[in-house]
Amino acid sequence: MLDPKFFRNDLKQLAEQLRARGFELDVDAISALEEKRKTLQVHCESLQQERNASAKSIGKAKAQGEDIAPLLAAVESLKSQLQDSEAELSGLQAELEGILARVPNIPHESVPAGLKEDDNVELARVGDIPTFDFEPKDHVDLGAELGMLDFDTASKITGSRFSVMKGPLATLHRALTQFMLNTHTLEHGYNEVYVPYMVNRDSLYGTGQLPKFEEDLFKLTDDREFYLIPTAEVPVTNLMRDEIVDESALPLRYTAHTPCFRSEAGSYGRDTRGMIRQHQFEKVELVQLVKPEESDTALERLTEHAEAILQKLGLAYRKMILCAGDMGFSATKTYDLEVWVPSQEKYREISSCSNMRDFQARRMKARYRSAETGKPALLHTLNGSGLAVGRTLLAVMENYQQADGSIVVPEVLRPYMGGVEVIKR
RNA sequence: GGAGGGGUGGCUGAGUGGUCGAAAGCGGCGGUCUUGAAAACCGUUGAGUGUAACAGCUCCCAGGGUUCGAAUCCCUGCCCCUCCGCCA
Repeated sequence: MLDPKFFRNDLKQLAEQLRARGFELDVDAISALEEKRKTLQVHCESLQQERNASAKSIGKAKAQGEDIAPLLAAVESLKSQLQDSEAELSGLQAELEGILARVPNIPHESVPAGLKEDDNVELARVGDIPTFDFEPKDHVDLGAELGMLDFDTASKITGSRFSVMKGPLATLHRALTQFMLNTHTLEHGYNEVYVPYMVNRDSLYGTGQLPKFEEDLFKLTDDREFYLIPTAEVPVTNLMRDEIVDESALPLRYTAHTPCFRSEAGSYGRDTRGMIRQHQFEKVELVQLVKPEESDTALERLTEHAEAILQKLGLAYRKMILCAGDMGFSATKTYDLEVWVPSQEKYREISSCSNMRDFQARRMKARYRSAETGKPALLHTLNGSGLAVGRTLLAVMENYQQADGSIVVPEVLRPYMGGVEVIKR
């Protein structure tokens, strides 16, 4: 949620900024509603004032044993008038709120212009792309030949876009998770948390998945209306919903390993082969809650923390900055990390690191108490994948494959693999 | 699953249908004292909206209702606690 003041004062300028990301703000509708809201609210409040004053004087008169009948008669019509105005006002506010809750965040001034993926800008390439003296296979074939990765059985058990892993490959998958968590907690100063995998609507509203992106989510059908989390960002950032933390506790850095569930409703034909795009995948998430003046540098650090994983694993990657139009709803600025995938001869997204500034914090009333002023102020929230485990597994398999179809276990993972150095049949 | 008790400011916790945005304590902030600190004492201290600043308005879990007037009474929901049963 953007600062409501933007909608009252600089509506034209705001519309300009949002157009940069391909969002058309309905300036006329909003300003008309806003105008109505203002006059109605003033009217409503003066009626309330009248009611409060007369109720008070009736109370006084009664306490002194006076006859209150004439006073009651005088306020007779007030009640229904007030009820009508309040009903109209709350209807109007709901309408306005419905519009504003669907307005995305404003791009940071350092974000490149553009509306499509092609307009994203490459900032750096890190690591050497591996060369093979044989035709490298993709992870689907590698996994199938090892007898450790099976999509057909998964679709029997559940349906398409799920996977079954077995034996050392399942262990490698777990090893990656442990390695990531240990790196972030022991070397990068994150606090590990365990959180629910189902959340309520308020939490999803807080991080911005609702009300606009319901179709991307798996919703439970019983009367509690819980949703499966699409990312740990939701439960972890919501740790601070409706909280006021002391400034001295900042910055807060959390990491969590969770499964993520996405319906992928809008991407039926894309990446149907393999582990790139699944309904269920594991991710180690990084979340930071910081003072406003620190969020720009916090995004740089957080992105480095994600990069460190790729570097330690010896995977080649590139760092992209997303153009205004390719960013997520809540983000002001996003770096994507893309890992080299040999079978596709392409870099593919493996991490997305964003600064939301106060956009989510305002929705969820996540605040800190300033030591200087003693007043509560909105936090800035950031998050990033550190990393998507399924995609990392795929990258390790393909980049570390050998001519005989075996897979060398990266040095840093061996302690988590009981010393196994090569995964083979 | 059964029975009961609760949700009040940053925290703990009082609150009679009317001068209650709300006692008290803790914590925070300012001060006195002190070389400095602690202790003690004095003062101050909810969030939002609005205003040039006041005023005004909203908020005592959420949503409805009763009433001239609701933190207080009624209904529904959510959450927490205690006891019994069941259970990994």
